[in-house]
Amino acid sequence: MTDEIELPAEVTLLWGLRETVRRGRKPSLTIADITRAAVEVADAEGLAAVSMSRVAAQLGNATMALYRYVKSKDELFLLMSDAATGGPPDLPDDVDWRTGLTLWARGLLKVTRQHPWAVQLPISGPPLGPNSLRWFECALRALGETGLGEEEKVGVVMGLLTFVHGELRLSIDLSRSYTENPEAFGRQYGMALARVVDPQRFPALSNVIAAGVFEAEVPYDEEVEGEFSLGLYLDGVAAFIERRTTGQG
Amino acid sequence: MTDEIELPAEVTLLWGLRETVRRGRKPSLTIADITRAAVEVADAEGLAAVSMSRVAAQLGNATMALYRYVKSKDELFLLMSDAATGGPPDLPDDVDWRTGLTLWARGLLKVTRQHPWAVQLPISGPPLGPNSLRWFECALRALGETGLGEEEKVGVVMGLLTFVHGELRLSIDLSRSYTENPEAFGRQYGMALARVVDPQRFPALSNVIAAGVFEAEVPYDEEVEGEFSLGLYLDGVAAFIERRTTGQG
DNA sequence: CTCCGATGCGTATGGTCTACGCTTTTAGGC
DNA sequence: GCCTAAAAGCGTAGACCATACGCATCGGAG
Repeated sequence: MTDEIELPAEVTLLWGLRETVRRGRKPSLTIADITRAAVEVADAEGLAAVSMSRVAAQLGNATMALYRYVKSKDELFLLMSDAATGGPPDLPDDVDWRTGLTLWARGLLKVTRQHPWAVQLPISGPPLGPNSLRWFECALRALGETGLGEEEKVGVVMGLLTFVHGELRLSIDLSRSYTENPEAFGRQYGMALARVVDPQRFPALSNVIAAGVFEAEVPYDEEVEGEFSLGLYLDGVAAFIERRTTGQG
Repeated sequence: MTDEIELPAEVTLLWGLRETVRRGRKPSLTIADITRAAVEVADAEGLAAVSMSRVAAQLGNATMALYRYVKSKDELFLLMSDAATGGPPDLPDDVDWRTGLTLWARGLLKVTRQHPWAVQLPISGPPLGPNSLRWFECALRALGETGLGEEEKVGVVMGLLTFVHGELRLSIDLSRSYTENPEAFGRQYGMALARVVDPQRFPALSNVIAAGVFEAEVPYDEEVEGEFSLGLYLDGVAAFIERRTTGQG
């Protein structure tokens, strides 16, 4: 007996470990096909357009055919979530941790922005897919020579991931509402705020508005977005590594 | 003529500025009623249970009655989103910025964790609701005496908000999957990882697993969750303020 | 008291996920 | 080479959902 405990359903799905059988009709689809089709639909028409029938149509099959490959729509979402980021970049082996993590974060931001729906997926549970884990591996490797303990590395990477997730959530929201209605953004946002924000009750916010922070001529720049706070976080990491390696830990 | 440009629909909704009329039948509901009912349903049965008919039933009304108050379900989501956080805590006036922002972040984490569905709301666009803006005001105020410029303050607060959003997204996912199936978590996650992670392809990750990081006996602690990375970020902010005020900016 | 206009809401339409069972196809065993 | 079990393909149907439309009902303004 192989004495292997049963793997969670998500894992067997994401890693293609569902038992492949011999007898019976040959499958005409693969999980990869279905995932790709779903991603295409989401890219082209948004997450709301991803219905089982729409994805099936994309593949030229009937709706119910998909359920032979995927137990529920949630499983499809899980697959999409791992597919959205693809694999991590190849960092040079001798890259210093800060450059490595900067490239990592920028890279993850960039690829995810190409599939903005990924942020809206209703996923629960820790990352288990092959791509997620490759990203994780990549970041851990960048911290390889810092002298941090394993748990500390995980903490740093989780923090960075946290940051990227939050940044995506906020910036994708903004960019969507910007691309949906460019004129109504920026200036008009500032004006709406100004109309609604009572200087008595919101003195600090009023100062900000008065300083024209929300009326920037440059409306939205993905490249720059988040660089500032990313830098702050990495400064904190640097200080931590310093503290940790000068023995004051 | 009052020369007032028209406010965006979201603003009039969130701030209760929809024109109140005189003639005709009296409304039996208020937007606040509807929002409260929706929040109750979401708290009790999850976001998926929030349907127009379910919310109407909660109020003892028919489904279509809600549409006299709210143009679409998305508008209801918008209201829920602003309601989820409530107002910010009252920070002492003389609190130093770091204590203030720490309390702020912890507070925002705490209240949002009491309405975990808030993270899943499909919202796009910048925050405009009264509660969101009060939180923003609160954080800006904590940075009042740091000597930072208005734009820099906004940057710092946005970064912190980014961090909180990301933290919520990750930790709520974890806690949900934990509470759904406590036994399957922690140890089993580690074991599943170990089974699937090839040491050849995932050396760094394998090290982490081997070090037992994922088998912690303490399975999940909301209070502590995120403190580590929050500290790192605030260290970065501290360094920035230092740099900025010692004139090296 | 009358009447305009807003609210309450029943009905209907077109969409969703997915359980079930039937038909078609295929590979293994004989 | 045939038979059969097992799997894929998928049509149908049930239970929801958001919401457009139209009508009855109610209440303040005149």
